[in-house]
Amino acid sequence: MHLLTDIEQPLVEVLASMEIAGVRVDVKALADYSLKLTEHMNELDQECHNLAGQPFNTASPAQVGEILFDKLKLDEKAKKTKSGQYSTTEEILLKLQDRHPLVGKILELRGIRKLLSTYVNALPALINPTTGRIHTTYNQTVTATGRLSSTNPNLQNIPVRSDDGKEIRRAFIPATGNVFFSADYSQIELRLVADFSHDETMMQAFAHGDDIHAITAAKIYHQDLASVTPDQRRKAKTANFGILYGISAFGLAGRLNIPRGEAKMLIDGYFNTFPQVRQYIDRSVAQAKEKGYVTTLYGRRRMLPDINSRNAVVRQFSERNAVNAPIQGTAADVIKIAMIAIYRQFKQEGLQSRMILQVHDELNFDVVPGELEQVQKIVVSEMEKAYQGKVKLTASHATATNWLDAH
DNA sequence: AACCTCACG
DNA sequence: ACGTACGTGAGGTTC
Repeated sequence: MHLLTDIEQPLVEVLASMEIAGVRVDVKALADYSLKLTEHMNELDQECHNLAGQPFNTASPAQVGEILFDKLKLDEKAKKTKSGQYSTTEEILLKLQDRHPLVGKILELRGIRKLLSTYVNALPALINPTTGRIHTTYNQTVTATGRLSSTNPNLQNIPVRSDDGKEIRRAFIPATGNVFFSADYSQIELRLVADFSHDETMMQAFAHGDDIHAITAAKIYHQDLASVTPDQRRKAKTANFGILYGISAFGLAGRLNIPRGEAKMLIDGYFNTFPQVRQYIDRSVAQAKEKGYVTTLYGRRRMLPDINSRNAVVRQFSERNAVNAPIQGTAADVIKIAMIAIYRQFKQEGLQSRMILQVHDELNFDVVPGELEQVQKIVVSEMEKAYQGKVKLTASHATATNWLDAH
């Protein structure tokens, strides 16, 4: 069993080596994409002014709110933020999309502006002129759970979900002549829940190597796996994530956009299916209330001073933290153990390939082609060896010419 | 510097 | 009756 000190101290050197190695980006591709996106953004900006019947700053949430709610009256009881202005988040705008063509344009514009300002235009400026690469800083002492964070730039939130976002991730490339290798844990947090709770049903699902969200749906809805609909699977998947975050019927209902009653039935069905998961969650909260903190498998503590607060809102927030922190934190510990083992093994075998990026459950490498087989073997086996519980961890991997396609 | 919004796991 | 998913970092607006 590892001690926390066997992780944190050696990791300092590992992180330093990753920062020094850095990552290469295709500047030409980003520059071309910047031109294209900027043109599109300017068109959208003009269209927004036309649709609003007046010029306004589309980048100002306050002005967007005034146009949508004061001028166009799209929602009589529009939600306000705590500072008193209209809230215009993506979630709210999506629900108003059918009421006026301006709403969709604002959403489209915001998406493009975000990618341009935060990534496409910002990243080239952070290329080190000496190395020609981007060198992030990994912080080991920032998060409450034991995760790393990444700053200047943050390389743990590079876009991947939208089509435009994918183009940005595609611009992350290996050194000339090298290949990009990526490996990530499959469902690490849910697997830890299965192991911590010893829930028979969940452990079996993972042992069988099945689609965990589909299995969950089949059990909750009492159906055959084959007859699970995409919508049932989606709901089960959201419920699974909810468990990791300390679920509530209200929160789940909001996420799924379903009535609270249905959310409650979903949760009841979930805990009927996985009874030991509920017991595990209860144990986490009980431990927090008794000791004032919770711990990861390796002893990392999260202090929870508000766990016995008389203020229900404050207390329940702590209770969700009590559930989430051991799960998220143990996953963080596990990948750190793997990173140290991989670093040492690379060194021992004299490899020139480099570990360059960590994104919570994923590791990325700039690999000399002749070393690919060795790298693959070391990375996957050390990631899977890093945690030896009843439920095994698995790591999937891929090799490509860029970060996007290495998934 | 606070606030809002949104990118990721 | 209350307000509710967990963890981050960064850019733009506003004051």
